[in-house]
Amino acid sequence: MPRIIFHIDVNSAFLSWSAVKLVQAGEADIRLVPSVVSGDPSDRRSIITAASMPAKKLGIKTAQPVSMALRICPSLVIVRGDWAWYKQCSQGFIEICRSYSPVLQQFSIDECFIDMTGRCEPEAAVAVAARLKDEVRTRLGFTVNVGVGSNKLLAKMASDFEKPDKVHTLWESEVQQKMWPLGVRDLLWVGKKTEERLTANGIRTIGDLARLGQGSLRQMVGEKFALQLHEFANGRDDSPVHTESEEAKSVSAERTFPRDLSDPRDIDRALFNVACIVAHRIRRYHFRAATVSMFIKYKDFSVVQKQCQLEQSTDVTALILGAARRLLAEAWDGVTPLRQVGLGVSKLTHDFYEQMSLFEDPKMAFYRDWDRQYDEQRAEDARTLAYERKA
DNA sequence: TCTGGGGTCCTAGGACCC
DNA sequence: TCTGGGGTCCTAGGACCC
Repeated sequence: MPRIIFHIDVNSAFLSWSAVKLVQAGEADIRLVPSVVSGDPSDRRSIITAASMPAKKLGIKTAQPVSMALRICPSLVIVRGDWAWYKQCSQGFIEICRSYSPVLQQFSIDECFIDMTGRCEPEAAVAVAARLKDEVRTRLGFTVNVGVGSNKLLAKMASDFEKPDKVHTLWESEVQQKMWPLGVRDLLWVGKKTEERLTANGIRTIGDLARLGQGSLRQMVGEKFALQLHEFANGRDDSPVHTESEEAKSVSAERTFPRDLSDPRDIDRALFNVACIVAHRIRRYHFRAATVSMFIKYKDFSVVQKQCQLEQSTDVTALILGAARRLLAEAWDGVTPLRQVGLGVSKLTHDFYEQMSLFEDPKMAFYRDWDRQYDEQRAEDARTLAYERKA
């Protein structure tokens, strides 16, 4: 039986979702004017998280600095992101998709795959996809693109064709006509660097890539990636729609300063803050971590990362922070200004076996108590926020 | 114009063990 | 005294995704 996969992608997700909220409050629809979602616009380091179609037509793009977008369009409407609302919108969208097929893989907050194999005939797939798209628009007030194909890659590529509020197909029989003329950069997993490497070798379109022998491709991008690219360029992908959500393998947090900082006290304060966030997050999901990594970014964007193994897995803020401080001392001269500091943990387990030492540090009880109070405060903050929203 | 924040996977070299 | 080959783990860095 031929597979039928849908990829559903919310058009300019964060911007659409903010627009829905404003429209519900009786305000103008920001989707109809040049507008963006961003962080604090007064912070010169803020970048754009999502842009409306009219903004995109002016050349404003995601990940662009807000200051640059304002220069392009001084009347640009800027709204702040609202994560709690976005999560609500995402859930509503996923629920509708799931009602079409329970074989659903959430790919990100605003994208998912569903496996429609056996749930509709290939001839009916476009009509079913259009119904799904219209149902989301009618019930939730925002638009999506649906890509229909015989595997996940083709469905994802198809959903990226003309936007918004469209259904496109990309069956295997259409690969040559619809996919091969596209530039290599349009292929999934081909980013800036890979594009540069390929075009330097005269490979410009996905078709060029598909016809290329694997031997020469291997020399350009390495063995594993060459194999993958060759399959993708030919429209082949047999990966299943994963219904199980995978557990996180790492958790990290980072802070970019409004201006570069070189005072060790400032850097340590930031490290403390991100350690609190990371440790809190792993405790919430009942993880412990065996590896701690610390990274710093200089003003030229170069990054230095250091990691170390802990003697024992932990979720205690003070122990994670302690390791990060040692790594920072090794990595940083204490003088050169830093743009950003970050902290991550990995080698996560749910293994709560704990080796009780007869000589356990008496400070441990204090550390745990501190963490417990921190977690309670965070939970309280969340409840207050939820209450204020309802009011 | 001057570039956020949170993830995943791959590669390559070195250490260490058998 | 000098030599091998394989496996695993760790580290650092890079590329990509949304």
